[in-house]
Amino acid sequence: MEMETEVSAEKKEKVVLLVGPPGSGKSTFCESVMKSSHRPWSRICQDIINNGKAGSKAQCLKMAIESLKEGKSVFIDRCNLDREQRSEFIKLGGPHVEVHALVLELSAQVCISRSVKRSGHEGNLQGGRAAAVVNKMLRSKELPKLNEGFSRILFCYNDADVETAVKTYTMLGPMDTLPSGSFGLKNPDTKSQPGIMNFFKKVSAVPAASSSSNEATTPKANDKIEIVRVSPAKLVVPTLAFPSISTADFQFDLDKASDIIVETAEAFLPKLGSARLVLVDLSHGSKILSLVKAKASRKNIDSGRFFTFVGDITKLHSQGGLHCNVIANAANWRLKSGGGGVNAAIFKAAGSDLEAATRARANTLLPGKAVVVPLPSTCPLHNAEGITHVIHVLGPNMNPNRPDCLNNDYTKGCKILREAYTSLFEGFLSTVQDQSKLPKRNNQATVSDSGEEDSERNKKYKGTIASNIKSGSVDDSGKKTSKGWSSWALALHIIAMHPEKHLNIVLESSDHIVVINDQYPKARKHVLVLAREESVDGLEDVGRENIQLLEEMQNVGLKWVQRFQDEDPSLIFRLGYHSVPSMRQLHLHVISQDFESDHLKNKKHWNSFTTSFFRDSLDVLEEVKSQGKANVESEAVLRGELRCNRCRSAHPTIPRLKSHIRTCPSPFPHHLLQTSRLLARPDSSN
DNA sequence: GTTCTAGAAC
DNA sequence: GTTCTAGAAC
Repeated sequence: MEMETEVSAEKKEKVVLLVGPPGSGKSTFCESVMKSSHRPWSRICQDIINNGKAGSKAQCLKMAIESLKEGKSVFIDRCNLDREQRSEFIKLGGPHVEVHALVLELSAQVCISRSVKRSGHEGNLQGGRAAAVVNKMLRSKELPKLNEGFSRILFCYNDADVETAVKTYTMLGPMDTLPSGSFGLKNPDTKSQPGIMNFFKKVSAVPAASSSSNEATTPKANDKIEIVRVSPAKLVVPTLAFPSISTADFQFDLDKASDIIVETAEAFLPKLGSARLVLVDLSHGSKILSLVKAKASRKNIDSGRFFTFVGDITKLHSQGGLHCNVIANAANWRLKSGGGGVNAAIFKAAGSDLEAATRARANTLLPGKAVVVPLPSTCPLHNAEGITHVIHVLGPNMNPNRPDCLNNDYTKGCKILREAYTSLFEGFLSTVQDQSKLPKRNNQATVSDSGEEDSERNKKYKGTIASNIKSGSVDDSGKKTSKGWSSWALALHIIAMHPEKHLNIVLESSDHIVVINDQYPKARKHVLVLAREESVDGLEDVGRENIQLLEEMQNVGLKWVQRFQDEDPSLIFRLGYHSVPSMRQLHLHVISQDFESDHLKNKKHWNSFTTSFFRDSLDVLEEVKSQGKANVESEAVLRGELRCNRCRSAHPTIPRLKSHIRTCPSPFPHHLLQTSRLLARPDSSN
């Protein structure tokens, strides 16, 4: 049992964030190092990333990810002066990537004069403006701290310091590492730099920084509540972390189990693209980890794609720095929490979201089987650790005190354990495919390329063209062309037609409806009830013949509201349809009224849920019953101003609106309250 | 429907 | 310099 790190101890890429205002020498530093370093470096400079022009943070991130994939270390050459700006780059860190900060604390005077010279040269900014920029940036400066996630921070205050730092990084060969920790920090309480005020009096009339520079530097203000937001799953290599199945409480033989783990993993890796499998155990001395590690290396399995890791499976990102998007649970047959070990830990960390989501998929599990449970984006495990799915697995039991004991029958036991890992990896594979497929898979509705399924659809599809023309062809938005629907607009249709092919995202289904989580929820809870009727694509296609369907959709929607409110009675919901849906297949939105979501990004999003464009399910039903069709609002209202859904006040931008609605104390408008279109629990504060 | 990005606004 | 939106591409 060796004590080396469990992640194969090979070379680690570095991400070095340069931290300093314009003119502090960031680019010069990078260039000096890259001139003679033996390590492959990529300098990612926001000022020129866009074909020589300035670009965005997102572009820098993207390029950093690409460079890391190519095995290069990267310099992030942008100001990175506050914690927020740095945070997303820190998330690039992981088992194979270390993140450092190099802080260039040169005097403001030096920075400004260099900056003035440079911008003068380019003829853009005159001196006063460059100075103002530097000043503004220094005002909100927050020095980096180790607890942001850096493994190493180095401070430089003058040219000599910089020179030493250049040497340090130049000498850093591809296989070398630098000691972790914070180095060279001179003056932990960083009041504004001496000299900056005086200098400013000379340079420009920009008002000097108020002396309340403390907000950036008192650690407590910044450290106490930080929600770790994990970068979108797409940026992360799909990774499954799984515990050893059956070897703890179920007392399965370790040697046999490790053989099975290594063999099934080896068989699956080729199917998984670049995705990774990680066997996790809580303790350092774990026998199963060392067995698996030894056997995997004997078989020459790629240790970048299959490796072992010591840590708490519910805290792999926050504590272990390992990005995983899927974790496996060593479940019990009832799929209930409790029992200690991994099962208890995962249920505890995921909260009631996991129980509800599990319940929606299955009530029990047989030995050898696995069930994939998508985690809602509001689940703590999803938010804090980036876990999008939990896969419950049940293995064979050799413990006489537990149900279904196999009495040492290892012929059966091995077969079941093999089956368990196979089901687990297959479940993981389905999440990987689903991620890459949903947005882009083009399930052609254009030409008959094969099979009767298509020709069948073509008939219907001609029908829709006819009705489009009849209704005046209101379709410049790009979702419907004269040829048909764009591929992206078909996703719901495909799921509604074949829910059995999308088991990992379907929450519930019947002959007439399918329920899924909105892939980009616009509120804390946001599910869609899809109609399975082939030719009903939106409200405009609804008629008296669909009344039963609309009623079932309404009832199913209500049931999910109940379920969500059982978990959190403060949630308030509305049920309704978009007047003109963007995606094919009639779908009812069940959406909580907090609109607390990073996916709510623009005016159209907001207005589509909070104006008359959103047609309450009950109103639609009444209209169809009384007049045979539903009224729809014009898309023009989507371009209207941004108004609070409670007090109706107007706001200039989405971010300002969002910060208003977080705290707006007004009750909801009368028409919603009176007609009970708004679904709130009696005790919730409305 | 989302993503990406140029350019306006600050 | 950053933030934010609108519009094109998918």
